[in-house]
Amino acid sequence: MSLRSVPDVAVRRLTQYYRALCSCRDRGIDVVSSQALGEMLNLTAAQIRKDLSYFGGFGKQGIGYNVHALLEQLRRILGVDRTWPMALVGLGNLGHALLHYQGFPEEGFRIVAVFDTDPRKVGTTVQGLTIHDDSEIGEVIPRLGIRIALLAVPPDKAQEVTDLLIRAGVRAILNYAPVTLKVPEGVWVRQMDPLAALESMTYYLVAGGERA
Amino acid sequence: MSLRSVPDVAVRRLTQYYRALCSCRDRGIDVVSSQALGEMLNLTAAQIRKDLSYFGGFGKQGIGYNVHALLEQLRRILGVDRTWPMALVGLGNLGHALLHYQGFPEEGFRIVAVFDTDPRKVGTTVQGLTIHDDSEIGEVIPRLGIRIALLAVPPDKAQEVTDLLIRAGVRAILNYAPVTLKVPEGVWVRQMDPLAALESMTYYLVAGGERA
DNA sequence: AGTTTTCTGTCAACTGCTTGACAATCGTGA
DNA sequence: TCACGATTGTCAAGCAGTTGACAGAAAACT
Repeated sequence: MSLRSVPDVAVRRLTQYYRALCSCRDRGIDVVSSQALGEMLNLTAAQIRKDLSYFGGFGKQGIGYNVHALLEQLRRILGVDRTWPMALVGLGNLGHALLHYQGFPEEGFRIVAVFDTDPRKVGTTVQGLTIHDDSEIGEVIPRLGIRIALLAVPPDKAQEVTDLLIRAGVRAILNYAPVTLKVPEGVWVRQMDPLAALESMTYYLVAGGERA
Repeated sequence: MSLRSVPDVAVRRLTQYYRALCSCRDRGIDVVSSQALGEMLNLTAAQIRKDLSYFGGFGKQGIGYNVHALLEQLRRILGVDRTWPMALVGLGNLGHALLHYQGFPEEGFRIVAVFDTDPRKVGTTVQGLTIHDDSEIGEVIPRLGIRIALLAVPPDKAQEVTDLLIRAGVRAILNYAPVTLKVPEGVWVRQMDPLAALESMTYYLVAGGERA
């Protein structure tokens, strides 16, 4: 079903389609065309039909896509039709914000283990979770069957923690550290770097009038 | 100098080069080859040379790139050789975390105006900044010459606030709301959506062994 | 029942990014 | 001073993703 050869950009767009369809559902829309979806997301209709066709023919000619049915399919394809236990490593400002972020549990992502190295924090409790030392990663992660980690540690610790996580069974890392992680085949990393995002925009602001 | 025709992917990689070079500088490295940079960032050497060549020949044949000189150039190109005043809209959990994020001021991004709609917050002070009501966007933003905004409002308010920001002169938006914003030509948006990032990884976790 | 309209799925053309290859250049050491 | 090893900048080829176009199918309308 989900062969390789689906370009990664298409997979990322799938998440956009998922959001847009949720919005349609909440507004009571039952059927939506690729055209309409495209207008919501600033994409061409052809793009959307192509992306969806990687996974099967979900639409009806002359009609469009059934919002409810397509949502089901996307939930299955993206794997959001289940609960994902996650580990959070690093309990600084950012770590705390992530721990309290409502969006994660709402979509089935649950932080079930928290790690930090600060001896003043280790052993104490946040949100009902005992804070573990990083050295316990190797024991706790496999025990809880965790395959996803949120990485919110200082840049200089990021690679070392990553190695521990991967050895413990983690296969997907949401990396908030401004560092390019080295990971083996089969491990997925997404970078969440607000500064990189800002700097890629200031480039255009400096370029100024020259438009794009 | 910075013509269009530079692909956006290349601009985004420029921010990676900038980080990698900072790291080189901090480790006392004076000269670096495209090969070495590529190994740090998991990119091909040809890719890096091509990207840099969009902006001029910064390297020396047989030698490589002078770390200090290239950093200067990148700072200029990316526009991080100055201070950028920013507006923060939305003071929830996330907004507070952004307000306290050290990384922004360290790289010259300074939050100089804060907006929210909660009447209990408006008029009070955080981090030495008076919280304004969203309705004051049109007055405050032009007065402070702000061209960058951090958007941390609920999804249903995002577009409406965006329209206000743009009318006030904002040209770059770091959007934390899981919503595709409609913006005119010449306005730049970067999406910061941890759920989208997670879901684009769970796709591969579900696909399972099939690798990529 | 037939005609028109709408909209999907897919093919092929197109566009744009990435990569390999190589001449040109620089420093080093004989 | 000359040869050698290293490394850039760039060209052209290759690859991948996007887009336009159209046949086929479904409903709506007449």
